[in-house]
Amino acid sequence: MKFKPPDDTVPLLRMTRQRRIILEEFHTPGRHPTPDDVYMRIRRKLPNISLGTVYRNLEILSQAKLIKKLRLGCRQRRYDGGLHRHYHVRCVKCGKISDIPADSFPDLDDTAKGHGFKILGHQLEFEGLCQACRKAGRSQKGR
Amino acid sequence: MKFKPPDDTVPLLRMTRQRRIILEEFHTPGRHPTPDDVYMRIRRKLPNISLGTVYRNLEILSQAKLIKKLRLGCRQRRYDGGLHRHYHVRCVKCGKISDIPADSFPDLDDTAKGHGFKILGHQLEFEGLCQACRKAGRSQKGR
DNA sequence: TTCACTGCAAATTTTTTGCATCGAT
DNA sequence: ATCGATGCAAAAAATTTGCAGTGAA
Repeated sequence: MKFKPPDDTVPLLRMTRQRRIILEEFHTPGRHPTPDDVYMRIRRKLPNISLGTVYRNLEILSQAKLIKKLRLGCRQRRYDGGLHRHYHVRCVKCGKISDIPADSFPDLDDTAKGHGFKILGHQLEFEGLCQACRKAGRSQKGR
Repeated sequence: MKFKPPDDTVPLLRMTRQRRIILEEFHTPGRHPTPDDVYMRIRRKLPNISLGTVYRNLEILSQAKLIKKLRLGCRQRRYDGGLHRHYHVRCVKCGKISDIPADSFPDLDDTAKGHGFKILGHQLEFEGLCQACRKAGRSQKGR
């Protein structure tokens, strides 16, 4: 219910062990983990890390443009380590998220000009059915 | 942490007083209220309505395609009564959301084909600075 | 008359935060 | 030595749900 203003006075970042290991999670391409996903995975390496630390670091890393915050059709927030311009498709059945390269798309920011806003960027998410769920649907129909 | 499967066995809808008044909120164009926004506004007309009822109805109305569920960069879920194809810009400073007509954009669903998904639709949100926040920023820089 | 819908309240889920201590620089 | 970062735990925010009673068709 409250609105948290983004503070522009970002202090210097320290590369702690926790922060480094969280960031390493994003070196594997094609993943779009939730904060909880990240928490669960890094607990192997850092058994005592707290979920709050994960949340704080993901926010800081995304402000530092090292990862990208996504807020799409799914329930939880997600983060993306992909550096290249790309979009996402989410399967409406199983929730699977895949990347779609943005090469074949025109410059959407440019197309959006002229409506009173200075355009800074955009997020585009497609909804659809993945191959697996499409197959499952077909076999059900044919029963 | 759980994943709620969408149920396809939707029963008949009854147009209750509550549901009708919630739906009326979406006849005013250009609004993108959160569930709480809707709750606050309709309490004038329905002082005893519960927030749970609002949540349930917004979900049902969006499944019935009478309104559209948005999940964008902002913290809370939002719903949109706009019938025409359009996108959104959100001001990164103040959170204001405006519509952008989709006429000048190409068929994005078509462009997204060929990556293993059957594309059903998409959501596109731009981020930017609204006129008011742009002015405020300029006067600050020049201080 | 039926059964989808409601209000209520509690439960869950997701995210944020205060604080004493720790550790990167 | 400084002060940003951490772990812990509690709080806040957002959403969902069980249930007994209500009302639309």
